[in-house]
Order: sequence, then C-alpha cells, then structure tokens
Amino acid sequence: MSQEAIAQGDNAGREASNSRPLRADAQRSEDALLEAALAVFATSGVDAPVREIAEKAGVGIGTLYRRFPQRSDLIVAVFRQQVDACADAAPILAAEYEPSEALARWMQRYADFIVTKRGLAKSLHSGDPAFSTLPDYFNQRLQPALRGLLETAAEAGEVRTDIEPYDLLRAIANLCMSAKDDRTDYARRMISLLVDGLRYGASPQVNTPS
Amino acid sequence: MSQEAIAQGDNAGREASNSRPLRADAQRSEDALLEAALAVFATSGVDAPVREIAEKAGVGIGTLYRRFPQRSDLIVAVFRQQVDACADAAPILAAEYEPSEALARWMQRYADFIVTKRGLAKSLHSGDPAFSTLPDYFNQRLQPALRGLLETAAEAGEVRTDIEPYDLLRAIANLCMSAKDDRTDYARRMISLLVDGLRYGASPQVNTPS
DNA sequence: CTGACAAACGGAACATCGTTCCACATAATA
DNA sequence: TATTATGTGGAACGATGTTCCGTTTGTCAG
Repeated sequence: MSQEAIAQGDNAGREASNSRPLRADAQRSEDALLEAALAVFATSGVDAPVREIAEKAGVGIGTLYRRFPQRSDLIVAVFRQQVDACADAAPILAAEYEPSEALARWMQRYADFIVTKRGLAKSLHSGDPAFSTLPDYFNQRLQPALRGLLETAAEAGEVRTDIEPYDLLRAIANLCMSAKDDRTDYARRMISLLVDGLRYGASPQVNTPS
Repeated sequence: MSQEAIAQGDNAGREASNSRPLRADAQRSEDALLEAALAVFATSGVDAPVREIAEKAGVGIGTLYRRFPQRSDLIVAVFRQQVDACADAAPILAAEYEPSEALARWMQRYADFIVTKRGLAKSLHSGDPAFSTLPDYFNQRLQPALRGLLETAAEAGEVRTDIEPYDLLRAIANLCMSAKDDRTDYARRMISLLVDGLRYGASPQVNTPS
C-alpha cells in the first residue's frame, strides 16, 4: 500500500540525479527486490540467502547483483527505505491529526519500526564498515521528523517543551529492546505512557480535562 | 609457556572423568587445535575458516571435527580455556606477590584478556544458543578468583572493602571497550587508576606514605 | 514503425564456507 | 604379536556469496 511512496523515497534519496533515470524494467526489478527483501528479512532474518530474495522477487540472481553489487547493499537499502518511510510519515500524520495525536501515532509508528528491525540492528553494530553510515542516516532523518512534531505540539501547548528529540528516540528504542517475540503490546503501552508523560507537562495556557 | 597449564585446565574442566582419558594422539591433536585456534582467532578474527585452523594445527579437517563437532564448540573451548587461564592466574599471583600487587597484576591480566577477546564478545552476544552458557561460565570462574584477591588484600588492610568483584569486573570490561586498536596503554592506565582508587580507601590501620 | 544498441536479464558456474563420511592408520590391550 | 576400539585425513556434499556471459528487451534516432 505505502510501497509506492517508499520506492519513490528510495529512488530520490539514492543519488541526486545519477546520470540516467534507470530503465523501466530495471526500476521494476529494484522495487520488487526491495519489497521481497523486506518480507524475507522479516521472516527469515537478515541472514537469509540472497537466492531466496531473488526468487521471491521473481528475478534472477544476476539481476539482484546488478542492482545491489553486495549483499550488504541490499540490507542497507532496505534499512534506509524503512527509515525514510518512518520519517516521511511524520508530515503526513501532522497534516491528518491534531498535534499531540499526530505525535502519539508517530511514536507508535517509530516503535513498530524499532521492534521489526531488531535483526538489522545486530548487523548494524557488528563493526562491518558497510553499515558504518547507517547510524548517522538514522539520526539525520528521524531527529528532524520528530522535532517537527514535537515543536508543533509544543506550540499548540499540548506537550511540554523540555524534551530533546534525540533523547526521546533513544528512550523509545530502549523500551522496545526488552519487547521480545509477540509481546508487542508491551511496547505499545510503554509508548502510550511516554506520550502521556509529554502531555502532563504541557503549557498551562491550555487545560486538558481528565 | 603457560600452554601446559592451560591444556590441563581445559581437560580437567571439560567433563568430570568422562569415561576414558583420551588416546595420546587425540590429546595431542586437541592441544594443537586449541593452540592454533587461539592464534588464528587473534589474527583473523573468530570468523576465520576452520580449514585455516586445522592447517595451522597440522591436522586434517576430519580430526578437527572429531574433537569439536561444531565450529562453535571450538570457539567455546578457546574461550573457556582463556577464562580458566585468567582465573588460574589469580592464586599464582597471590602466592608470588604481596596482596595489593597481586591484585593489581591480576587486573591487568584480566584487562588484557578482555581486550584480546573483543572479537569473541561479539559472537557471544549474537544470540546464538551455542554461546548461551559462556556468560555464566565467565562469572562463575572470574568472580571467585577476583574475590579471593580482593579479600586477601582487604585483610592486609591494603585496599578498601566496599567493592564487589562483579562490579569491578564489569568496570574493567567497560573501560576496555573503548580501547581501540593498538591503544592498549590507555586501558593499562585506566586500570592503574582503578587500583589506586582501591588503595585509597584502605583500612586506616595501615598508612601508605606518598 | 523499425532497426540498432546500450542496458538489463537470467542462471550456470566459481570460490569458499561448514560439515559429513569412510577407507586407512595407530595406540591401547591381552 | 594380534586384535580392536579409537583416531586420522581429506575427498565429497550442500549451502552460500559472487562473477560471468550469452540472451532478451527497453529506448530512441531515423
């Protein structure tokens, strides 16, 4: 459903106008590969064989390696795509809901991302230089996204103003660390608690009855 | 040099009197494999291929797999061997030096172990069930070793008494975490600082001039 | 519309792993 | 010394990441 937006996001973020704009079938292959990789990583983990991904994408191995010369390139691409999707969700939610509700929904969205990508996180901290740029990308995309939501909500007097985006991102990530297996509702409850905490110290000019 | 003691320690700790005491050539092979694995892991990391280890040990691959049915078994054996060697060093140092000096030397010894085995630590926290017993083994061997040194030094009034072995082990490990590459002297200096800290709060019945 | 060609495709083939298997060698024992 | 359980070596297997190259196909000038 949100796949188109994701694919666009990746294509745009890849390399600013890189000579030529990819042939039609090539673009199709890339999209299919990213979608398949996302699904396979979710079920079989990041160590899943590349052939499985190529098969699921309905594409030959040669095509996969043409698009992603190394296995790690695919992992990186999927990760960045997911980060982009999460970051892009912020302005969309901001346009659709009132400030604090948009903030709350985005934080849940972000928590889902963290829980799903715990497998990737392992590779990420494995010291492999192929992943060295991902932490920076993570912060540079997600921090402004959250900051925008926080500031909007703060200006509306719906949440307190003494919280830094970076700290909040880390707090949520840490909360999700102990959410094993299918106990995803634990994470949800803890995030709700965090949001309530943000609301508690809101500007006194607006009152939030019970 | 200390290889014999290590081999003995491993053989003794493996499985209390496991039916028969291994044939002579088999014992030779096992020792050679552990020694080779230790060296190869140090140079090529824990991901080094088994064939490289077998070759360095001067044995066939079949022999390696007879002694260590899985690759992880070799890693575990090397790790335990190193832990044993580190733990066994405690009473030896205690017999050779006065209490606080023995403690200081052992802590340096332990720090060297941590720095050298950072590669192993990665595998250790990878979630692979093959390594699940290692953390416990780590604590059960090292904690009493350090406790003995600490208590002896405390009884001699040379160090303070309000430090738990577990905390000290973790503190040293954390200090060594940021000691990258060849900056091992950084770790040494920090450990010295810790030892001085221990001495600082020593029992007042003994004074330590300048 | 059509030909030509760069681009993309598919998958066989290669290199390298961990692991298994078994014919042969050898240490322990009587 | 003869017997036998035990150990050894390395070819072979299956799975993996990656490369190579003959074939197909989108694209675009004419």
